[in-house]
Amino acid sequence: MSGAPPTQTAQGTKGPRTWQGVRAEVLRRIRARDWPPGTMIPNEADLARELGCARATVNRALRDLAEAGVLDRRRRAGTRVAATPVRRAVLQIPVIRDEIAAQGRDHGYRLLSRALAAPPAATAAALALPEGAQALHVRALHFADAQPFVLEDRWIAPEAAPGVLDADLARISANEWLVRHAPFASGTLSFGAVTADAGLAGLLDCAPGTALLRLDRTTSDGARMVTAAALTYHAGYRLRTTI
Amino acid sequence: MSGAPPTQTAQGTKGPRTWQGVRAEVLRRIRARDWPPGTMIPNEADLARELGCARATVNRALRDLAEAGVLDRRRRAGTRVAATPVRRAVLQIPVIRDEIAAQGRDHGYRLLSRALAAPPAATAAALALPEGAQALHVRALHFADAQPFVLEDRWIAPEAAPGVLDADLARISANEWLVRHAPFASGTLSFGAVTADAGLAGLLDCAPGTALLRLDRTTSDGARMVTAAALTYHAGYRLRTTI
DNA sequence: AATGCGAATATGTATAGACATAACGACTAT
DNA sequence: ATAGTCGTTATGTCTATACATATTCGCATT
Repeated sequence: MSGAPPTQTAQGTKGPRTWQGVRAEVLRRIRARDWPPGTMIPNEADLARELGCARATVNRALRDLAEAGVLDRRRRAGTRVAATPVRRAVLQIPVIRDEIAAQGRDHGYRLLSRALAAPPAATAAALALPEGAQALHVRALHFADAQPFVLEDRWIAPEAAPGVLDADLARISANEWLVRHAPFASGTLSFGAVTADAGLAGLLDCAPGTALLRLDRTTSDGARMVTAAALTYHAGYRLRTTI
Repeated sequence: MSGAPPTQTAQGTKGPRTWQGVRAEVLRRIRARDWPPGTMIPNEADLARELGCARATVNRALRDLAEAGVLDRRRRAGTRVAATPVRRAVLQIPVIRDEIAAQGRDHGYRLLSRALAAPPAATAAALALPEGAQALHVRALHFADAQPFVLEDRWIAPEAAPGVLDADLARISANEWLVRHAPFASGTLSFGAVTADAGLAGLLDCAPGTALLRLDRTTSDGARMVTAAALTYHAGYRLRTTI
């Protein structure tokens, strides 16, 4: 339910004086419609008194539920059950090699092309590059047990990733190099579907016209844009998560 | 950076004695490669002493970074910078009506079919229905400003959603009815791409063969499976998030 | 060497108390 | 009426302290 699976335990297994217990009790009341959507719930101090625990414990529980989108909290205004429950699902975005290894399959990798070039306008804008500036363009294919898994098409701003021009991207994927050398960047992510043209179909070993999942990602190190990548997955690939 | 946008503030704007300040400082050291991936970082007590704050404050900051996938924490073993950074992206899954309204467009809705029937084997399994049991099958189309937005194809287990058989699903979408009457359920979510066949193309107003994003969702109220839904979005739809 | 056990240790969590901060609402001055 | 002020209130956060719990490590025993 929360955005933090690591702290998640089976609901109700914890005593009521733990924050997980308080969370379970509040969630129970919401699901039992004691507190229907839109309702104001008692304030932290009252709940703490009622449940026989400290206010900080109630705060921890309610904060967790608010992060999950179950509650709306505002200072002074109090806490209410979300009327329009925008649920939050946490996607795990692993390094491609790790994702494949986690399935118990062998990761293979082939660099298709590597060149300095002026990116298309949309990419240049995404990387905040000046007019006519060049960037490193890398195309590579990742394999799982010799089957094509995902096509990586990436532009990298060289000044924002010092050393990348000297990296041996035939041996280590740009995905992995960046993770090691510019870790923990922030950015945007978007999903869509694309139709395989002849080129894509050949690379990903599917029929032309097949629908493929595509993930576009931009990455910034907090100050500068580092890279913009398009990942096109093999036919049938599904991205899974729990809510 | 973290999985909890609500608690997010501009990094570095908070003083160093707040948990956000501690988080910013730790993140700075990681990005500056003072603490490269895999490194053990000082324990909470030492960090608290160094930064001049209480251990609880450091704990709050490090817990947040662990939830974001930046740190790995284990009791007794200590805290280390994640070697293989599995980043967590938070997807916001709004009610369809709200998603369209948030774009400033008008939400339209048309019920295509509604019938009690025995679901296909895969769906029956997903809903944990006994052999041959019937479920409510609803197909409906959502519009944004009269343009087809998403096709909702849903099976609902009637015993798990009391009252649904009497609901006027021509007026209120099953999506919304469920949100109101069985709120805050948990479940699974998966994304994929599908090719528009003639039927889909007609409904979603695109050419046959177009690649479409599809979201499959199962929902449980904690005890029983309530519904399994497939949402097929219009051509060009993109699901966006930040990381 | 392998095994089992207990001590040490880092994180996880609960608590009481305090102050910070945002925002609602009433009251006041224009 | 309207705008500004200020007290009240609920959440947000920090602190110090204590105890819980999971692991790891070293030591002793087999």
